[in-house]
Amino acid sequence: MQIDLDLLFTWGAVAKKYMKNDVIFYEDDMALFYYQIVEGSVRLYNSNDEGKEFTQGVFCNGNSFGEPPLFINEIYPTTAIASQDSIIIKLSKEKLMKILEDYPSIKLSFLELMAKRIYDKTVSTKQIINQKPEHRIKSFLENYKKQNQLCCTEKSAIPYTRQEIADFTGLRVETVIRTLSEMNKAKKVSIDKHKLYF
Amino acid sequence: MQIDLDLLFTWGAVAKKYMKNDVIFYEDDMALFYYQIVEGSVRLYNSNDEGKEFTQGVFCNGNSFGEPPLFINEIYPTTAIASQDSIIIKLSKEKLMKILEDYPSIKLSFLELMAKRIYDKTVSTKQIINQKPEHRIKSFLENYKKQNQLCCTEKSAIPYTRQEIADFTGLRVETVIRTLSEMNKAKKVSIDKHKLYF
DNA sequence: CGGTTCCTTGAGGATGATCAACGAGGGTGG
DNA sequence: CCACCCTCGTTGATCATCCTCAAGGAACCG
Repeated sequence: MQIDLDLLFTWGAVAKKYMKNDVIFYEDDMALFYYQIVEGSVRLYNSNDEGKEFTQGVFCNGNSFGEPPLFINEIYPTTAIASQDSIIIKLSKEKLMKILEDYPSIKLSFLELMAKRIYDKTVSTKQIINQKPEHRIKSFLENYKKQNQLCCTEKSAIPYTRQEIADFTGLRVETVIRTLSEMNKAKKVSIDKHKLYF
Repeated sequence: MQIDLDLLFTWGAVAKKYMKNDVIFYEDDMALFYYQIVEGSVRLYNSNDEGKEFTQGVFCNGNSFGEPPLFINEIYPTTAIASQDSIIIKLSKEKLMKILEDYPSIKLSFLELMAKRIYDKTVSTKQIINQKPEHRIKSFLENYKKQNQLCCTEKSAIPYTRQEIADFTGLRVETVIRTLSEMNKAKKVSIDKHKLYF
């Protein structure tokens, strides 16, 4: 959870509904608003010349997203789309800055949040760079469970398609599928009726 | 430049000398200190099982490094070594936090710094993932010039060995060399007596 | 059912990694 | 000044791996 909703509304924030696949901002847009998810989820991604996508992050209930460029007056390095129907609160950059000035504890939370994001990015870069597909996929799955605070000892269903896993790991669908089959044989994951469990 | 030196010393910071290749902290160490470079430079990197290294960042004069884990009570995701003989200021985490409380403007600078780092990491992940060697190297070179505020229209010497470029880009030395030769032929870089200009 | 999305498999090819060997340059000490 | 060493750069051959392309099957939903 980020900023208190009442506080946000007091400062003039508005909630907006986005349908699945609606774009919230485009890569290279100037960052002008603070966004916080009330309901639903948002995916930040890049796509390269050949249309291949790479998912930089997924955010849901209560999370804010796309804040870093706000603080440094930059354009967005990724595109944000709603990955489900979502309700998202929008507040202008100027007002967010005023809130931060008025509430030092919020400023500190943001600092911690940014620190956490850097930490996570450092770790995930470490995993992705120069590692084998199985390693990348395993990191992705572990990370998913950690983020959702699921018990690590018990298997749970992974709510992502093979293509989505490919976009997260920078691999191709077929590679993900083949790697997952091997991991299944080696009992590192289980697959039941094409559904993936880890 | 980060925190004022006088202020740091007032709060009990100490300056320490590190020789080239001295380790400042190891991956998985608990983060207990704030580090700020007075002179020299520091490289943060990971190495995988086969000893291949990936450089996550290089910091020099006046920069601080390794802060994110401090704010979230985490272990270091990278190892830090002095890439030249360096003088580095060290301050305990607790005292840093006190400084942040006392000086809201410093807290804000940190927030901006963290935001900048995330932004840079997002951009560099975008470049590295699923891109051709030439693309990765070009991004690295452009990034180097930008960071050092060098004129982008004029060629300047790149102070990195082929191996260092490989560690930054996650490629192998030989691949870097072959790609650079091609880029040289295509006049995208110039090479004179093995020295690289961009 | 019919359509859509997702999953799966196989064959073939491109590309970066690996291994091995050698060349170039720069610094040091005799 | 030269011989040596050490680091860095370079090249070629071969290999492993992931990507690409093409095709078809399974699951789900109206």
